[in-house]
Amino acid sequence: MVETGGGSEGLLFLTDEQLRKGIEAMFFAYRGFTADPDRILEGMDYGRAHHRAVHFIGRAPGLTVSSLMAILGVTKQSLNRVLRTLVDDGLVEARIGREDRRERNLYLTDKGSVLERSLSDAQRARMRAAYRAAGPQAVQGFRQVLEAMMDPDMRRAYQGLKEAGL
Amino acid sequence: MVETGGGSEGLLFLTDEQLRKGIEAMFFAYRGFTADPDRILEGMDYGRAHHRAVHFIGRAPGLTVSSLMAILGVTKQSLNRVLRTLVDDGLVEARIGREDRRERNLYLTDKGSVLERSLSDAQRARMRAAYRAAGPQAVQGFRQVLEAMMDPDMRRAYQGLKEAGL
DNA sequence: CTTGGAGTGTCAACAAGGCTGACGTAAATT
DNA sequence: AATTTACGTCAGCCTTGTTGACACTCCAAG
Repeated sequence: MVETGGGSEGLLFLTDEQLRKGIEAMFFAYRGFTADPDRILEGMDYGRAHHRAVHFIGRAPGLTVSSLMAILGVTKQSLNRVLRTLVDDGLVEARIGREDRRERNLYLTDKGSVLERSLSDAQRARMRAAYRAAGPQAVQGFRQVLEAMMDPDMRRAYQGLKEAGL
Repeated sequence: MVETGGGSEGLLFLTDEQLRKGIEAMFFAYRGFTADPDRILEGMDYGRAHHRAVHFIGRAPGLTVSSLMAILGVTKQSLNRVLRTLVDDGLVEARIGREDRRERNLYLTDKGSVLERSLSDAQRARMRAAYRAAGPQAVQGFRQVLEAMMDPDMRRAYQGLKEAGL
């Protein structure tokens, strides 16, 4: 039984140094994570904000503006600016809600799906390479830690997307 | 022997759906990751950019402006705006290099260390909670996947920080 | 039926933090 | 002596976030 200093139960992985490495890993990895879509978007009139909107609309077709606001964690005005350009450019369609006609249900048009695809393909390719390099065991751990790191609200959104479809 | 569709060797974890979950996990987790320092910084005149600078200066005291530029992946002008306020406010000291007097070596002052500490403590607390919840095995996987996700340049910077102290 | 409130769109103004381009200066290198 | 490197800085621009205010539609409750 190997015990280590620090007054705890051998939790080597909880040293400040380990935690700091984790923090830096998040920082550098997130840069890689967004790099490919950013490259695709530069030159087009769009940015990362458009990517996020397109991603979640593609993911949960028919979701409402306020749901999307909550998921993205931005204000109505900020989201609306992005959404307007996407609608004007014919990438996103905002249909009046059938049950509650105040709501707008958001859908990708064919053109929007094409963009979503290309962004998604690039991002998945990197993710796939990372997963493949690290192996299934590591991937499971990766997901566990990330999930534990989320704010409760975001965790619900995350899990909600995986189950329901909203 | 269970084989799955897609022509590969049972790599369930590489389905598009799995990859997509990974993408969303990164997105939501990164929000949590930055949430606590952001809260501390709001109200002060500082933002996330200042946090990053202070973090890496605290991490590798004496590093040069151009090293920091490379690590953060921003331009000289952008970094300088942040750095100037930190120096003016007495959080960071920029000493003329001893060997090459063109260089500026960056250090945290006592005041700067205090801020660094409080930001770091908040962020580590969340990381620690996530690590603890997920367990050592998961943490190892987490780090493996993140490292594999980085751009090669960033991976070098990441590993360089862990060894040398750059 | 009227009224309150929710969901949405929009205008204006502003701030943080990226970017490019250009120029200056000091110090090292050739 | 000339060039290159490291850094600072001015000016201007873009994206994407923020508040505040106001209008409109429409559901729901009194």
